[in-house]
Amino acid sequence: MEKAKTGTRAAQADRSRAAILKAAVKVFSRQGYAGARTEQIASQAKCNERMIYYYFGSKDELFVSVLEHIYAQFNLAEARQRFDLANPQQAIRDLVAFTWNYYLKHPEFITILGTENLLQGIHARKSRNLRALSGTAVGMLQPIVEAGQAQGVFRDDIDIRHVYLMIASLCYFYNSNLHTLSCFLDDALASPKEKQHWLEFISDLVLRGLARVAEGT
Amino acid sequence: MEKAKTGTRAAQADRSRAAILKAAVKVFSRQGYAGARTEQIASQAKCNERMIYYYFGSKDELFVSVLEHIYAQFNLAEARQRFDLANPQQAIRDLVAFTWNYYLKHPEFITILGTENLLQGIHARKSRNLRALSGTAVGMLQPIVEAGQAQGVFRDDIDIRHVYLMIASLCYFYNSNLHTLSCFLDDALASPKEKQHWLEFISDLVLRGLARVAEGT
Amino acid sequence: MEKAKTGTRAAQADRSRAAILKAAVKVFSRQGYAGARTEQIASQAKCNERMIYYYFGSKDELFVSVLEHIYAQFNLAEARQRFDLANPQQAIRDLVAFTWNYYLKHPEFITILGTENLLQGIHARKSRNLRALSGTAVGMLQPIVEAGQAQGVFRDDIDIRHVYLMIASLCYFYNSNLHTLSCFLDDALASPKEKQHWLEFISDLVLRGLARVAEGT
Amino acid sequence: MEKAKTGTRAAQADRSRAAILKAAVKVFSRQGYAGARTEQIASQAKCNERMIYYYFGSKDELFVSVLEHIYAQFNLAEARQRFDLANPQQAIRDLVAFTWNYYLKHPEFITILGTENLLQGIHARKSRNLRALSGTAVGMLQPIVEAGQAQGVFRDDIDIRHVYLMIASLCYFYNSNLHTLSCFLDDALASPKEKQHWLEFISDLVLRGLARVAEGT
DNA sequence: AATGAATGAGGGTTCATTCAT
DNA sequence: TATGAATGAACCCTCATTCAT
Repeated sequence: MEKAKTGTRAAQADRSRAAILKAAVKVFSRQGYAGARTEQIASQAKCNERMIYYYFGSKDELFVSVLEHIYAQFNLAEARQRFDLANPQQAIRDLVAFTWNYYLKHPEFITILGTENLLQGIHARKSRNLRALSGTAVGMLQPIVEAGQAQGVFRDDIDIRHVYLMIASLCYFYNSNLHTLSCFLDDALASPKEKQHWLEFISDLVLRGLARVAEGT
Repeated sequence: MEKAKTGTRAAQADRSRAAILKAAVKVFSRQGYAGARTEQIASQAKCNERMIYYYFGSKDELFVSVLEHIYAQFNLAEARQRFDLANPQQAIRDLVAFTWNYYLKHPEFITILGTENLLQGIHARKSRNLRALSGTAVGMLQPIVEAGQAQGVFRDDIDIRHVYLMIASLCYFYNSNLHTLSCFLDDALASPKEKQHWLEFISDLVLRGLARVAEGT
Repeated sequence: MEKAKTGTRAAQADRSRAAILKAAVKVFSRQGYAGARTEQIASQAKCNERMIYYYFGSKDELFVSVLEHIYAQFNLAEARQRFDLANPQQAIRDLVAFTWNYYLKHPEFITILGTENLLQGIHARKSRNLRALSGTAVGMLQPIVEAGQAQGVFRDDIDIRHVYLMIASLCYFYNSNLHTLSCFLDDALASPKEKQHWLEFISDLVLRGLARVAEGT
Repeated sequence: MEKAKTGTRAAQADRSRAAILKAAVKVFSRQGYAGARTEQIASQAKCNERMIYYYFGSKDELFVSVLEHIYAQFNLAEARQRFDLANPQQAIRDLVAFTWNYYLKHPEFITILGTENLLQGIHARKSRNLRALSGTAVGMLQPIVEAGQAQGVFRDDIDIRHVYLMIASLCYFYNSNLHTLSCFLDDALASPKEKQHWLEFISDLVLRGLARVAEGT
């Protein structure tokens, strides 16, 4: 038995730490890094502001933990997926759908990543775990693409990173930039129906991108 | 004659205003909205902090002006483009290349948009000009797509907004998320060579997406 | 006319700055560096706490200004003294009395110096003016000692710095350590009478130290 | 047997207490009272911060213990000295040398005393032991001075406290104010050679001060 | 048109200390 | 004996903004 029982002081400590982390995800997500207030994080975590420094050291280090956390959560969700390698095209559809839906249900993933990129990745660079945590993304893709190539339905001349980027771009941008897009495309963009259409469009698009022979080019 | 002479007091005022705007673009772009300091903007504009309030009213309103400014700049650049409607496929390639290169050369466009989206579009909504300013994007696309459809090389069952989103996504995400992507894909992503490869890949992809018949789906 | 009139905004600014400095001397003197509170300084100066940073930049830099100030004040007082070189022994008595009385009437001089020395001179080292400001001390002494030597009443084999240190030590320590001394010597040490006795003792002592022939050694 | 064996729990407690005291001397000495951090003291004592409160009650009471400790240490060292009453002048030289060297080797004695005096002796007043602990100082001096007077080499009209103060002043000030003195006298003041010169100068000076007949006054 | 002086609210962070085991 | 968790007060400092000229 490594973990102590629920009533333990140590367990309570874990709960406090987790509460802060959860609150931090929410607040950083909504307010950005500079806009986030440690006081707000503390009050949402129902703990003393001091505890943030007790457990995480500083706002900066807290953000690093937040980054690691959202990647870990994404990995967990991804690891639960099973893709049917016997049908690579369907597997790709499933992967696109998974990615799209994850972004849809986890807007904080988008906003935290956006925040970190605006800060030019300073926190990501500080994290030792992050590279390991985020490494799986391409890993899940690889067997699918290779299966498709083996079956002769996917192109051989393709960079796996391009496949990853293609999917990520098409899923991410729609969500990350919805607010400015709504301003001059269509407010309807935010509606479930429009989102469904977009998912269908990009699923098809990704497969076109992977298809062995591409006409009309 | 609309503009007064260079030596005029009014001209000096224009110059001050422009200097503040330029500095604001730079600072907001690097630090985000909450992270940007009015003092820094003033010092970069080589003017008194008070002038920001004199010309723009508040930090908030200054940001609105910045938003309008970067869209206006983008429109100006776009309006200078000429796309050959006789060859719709080449026109699409040119449009993708233009978009990609604009993002590449104007990172502030990406970061300001990112900032505004993290703020959930509150400034965009305040601007009266913005809708007008940003409306052109799809406008330039429409004739090209229609020309391709008329020539029978582009699909008929396509939503023009999807075409726009597809291009924007593929050009934007690579640049906006370069920092976190570098963390687990490849540092090389930032190299000119990799960027060129990506441009080729997405040009081809967009055409595949528009192609009348898509095999292997 | 270099200085503007009393009513000017600039004059008011000077007054604010001076008020802060004066309050800082008092508070640093009583509480030490770490113990001093910027809020207390501001409230004693009847100004907004922010003004400290406006005029001095930081607590640290404020302390440097305080150091420079107390030295400048001491110099001013010293410069007003006239020592009769025709009677070097009386001149020495006068100098000792002046030093002693200055310390007595300006306890902040003692405490600020004590504070700075506990901090190992970090602020003194930062000041560009300080060396210049404090240089006079030995300067006033030199002509007196030389006059005494010329008259044959003072020793020739003497280091001027030793004379300075001797006087300073004997005047300073009694005041700087009065609190702990009272604890085991005599509470009466703080009485004017005892102080007068000490002044007489050290005046005599300094002259013995300077005397050409010292018997009984 | 008063002390328990080394392995005992009580012995361990003594060691913890001593470690904290030692660390406290160091930290208070370097940072002053307000500047000293209980955390730093604990970490230097390699114990939990809580232990400070367990053994000493509060930061304040810890400082009182520190005061008592350094006086006790000084007394211990002083008690080890043997002064030759047959030669009072040499005895005085020895006493001056002992005092000077003690200050030189125990800078914390100077800084702690300085700190306490800046705090206006609030802790000293709280201590019950302190008066007893510090009373010896004059006690060692008395027999020497009386021996000198009996031999007719020392003045009869002298206040023993003045002798004490004279010696303490001349030994203390040089060390306590070295940092600011270096700023405008000479950096060389800190060199062993200069210190040796000063010791010679003040030894001679003290004897001049005690000498029965003083010419040139 | 432009600016130096001033401000109040609140920023992240640190402090000595206590609780509970 | 010893310690990890928790706290509230306050610390230095910075912010966007306004006043007064």
